[in-house]
Amino acid sequence: MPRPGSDLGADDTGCTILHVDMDAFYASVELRERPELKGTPVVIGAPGARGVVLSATYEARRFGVHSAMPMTRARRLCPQAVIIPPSREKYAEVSRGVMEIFHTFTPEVEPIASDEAFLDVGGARKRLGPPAAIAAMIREQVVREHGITCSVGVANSKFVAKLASQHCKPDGLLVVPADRVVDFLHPLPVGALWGVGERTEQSLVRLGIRTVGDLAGVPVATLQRQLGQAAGAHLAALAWGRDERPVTPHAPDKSIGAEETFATDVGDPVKIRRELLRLSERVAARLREGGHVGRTVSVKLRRADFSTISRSRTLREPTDVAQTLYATACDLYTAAGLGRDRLRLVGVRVENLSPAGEATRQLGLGERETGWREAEQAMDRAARRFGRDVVLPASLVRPPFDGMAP
DNA sequence: TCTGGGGTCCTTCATCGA
DNA sequence: TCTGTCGATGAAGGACCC
Repeated sequence: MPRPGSDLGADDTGCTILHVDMDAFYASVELRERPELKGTPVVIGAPGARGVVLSATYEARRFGVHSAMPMTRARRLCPQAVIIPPSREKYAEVSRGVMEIFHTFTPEVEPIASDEAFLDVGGARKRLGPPAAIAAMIREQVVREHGITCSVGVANSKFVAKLASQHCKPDGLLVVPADRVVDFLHPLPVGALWGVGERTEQSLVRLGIRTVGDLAGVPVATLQRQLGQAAGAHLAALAWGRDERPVTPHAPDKSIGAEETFATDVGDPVKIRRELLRLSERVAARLREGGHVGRTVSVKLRRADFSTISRSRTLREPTDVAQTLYATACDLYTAAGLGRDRLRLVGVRVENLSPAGEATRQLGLGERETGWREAEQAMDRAARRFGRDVVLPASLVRPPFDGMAP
């Protein structure tokens, strides 16, 4: 098997899919500004009580710290780590720059997160050379222009390219030749497969399936019985390296939502409704910004014990109006019958999206336009000009001092 | 130990109309 | 007219990803 960093000579015939993944992305961006922290454990995450780790340097990972871990635990595992609160705007800016680099190599770029993307470089061969050479150029350009490293997997399918980039991290490049895919896959633990999380891995291990090779030897019907029709068939195909999914540059949004965890659990329905309003405003603004309207409104309510319920309703007309989202979200919250149950998180999401331009607004007989959309569009304009939160619903305005009604 | 926020996709169950 | 079936759709929940 080719070794990371030493495989430029490997046979990349037919391997037109690249998976590019930034190494410890948020942490690397922060370290550009604080080079004195290079080589030390650094953790990116909200320092408050209820945060999780968003990114950690490889030095911090050596202590067992990893992303999505509660910050309290990360601090216990690595008390000497420097904690840096996240600056999402900064990361988004670097992400845009990196994606622009990808687009100079091929238009076939499918971003899957702010720090990773699939590229199909099949059409760039004549102009730029073989895929492995293109991967090397991308890595070099990202370091030169942004001062951060990335790892690239090169293969004949998306999921093998992704596994390859994980395999050669950090700062590596790995080509998996088409005729070596099975050799590469079968020794890997089954949890390495995309789509096998903690739960699925547990149920596979109960069946004695520990590696991808074990998985490949199990009849599809058995996997489908255990994991469901779709997941069973999908994993059986992946175990033999079969993955026909193309790189799709312009996948339309399917839903837009916002959620918030309270600093401390909240049981007061008035406060919960106020949060639903804030979230509805945020979601509606994003719908309008993206030119979407949506028909299905759902709320997510997580109790103090972490049990989560969701309720949804499909409207007669799609909307991008916060007041409509808010009214629906409140109805759903009330209908859930939680009374004064303490909640740690509430969320509002809109699904069934369609382009705003295609939506037809049908007024019922005798119904009059409420004018909320126009009011909210005016709020959008004010926000663009003077900043967010310059215009707010009265109930979201903080009182000037304690005890004063808003 | 104590679990963010933004998403996608899948499964199961209920309902409704043909 | 009644009953059973089937597909579409909606709702709820769960697993997973970064």
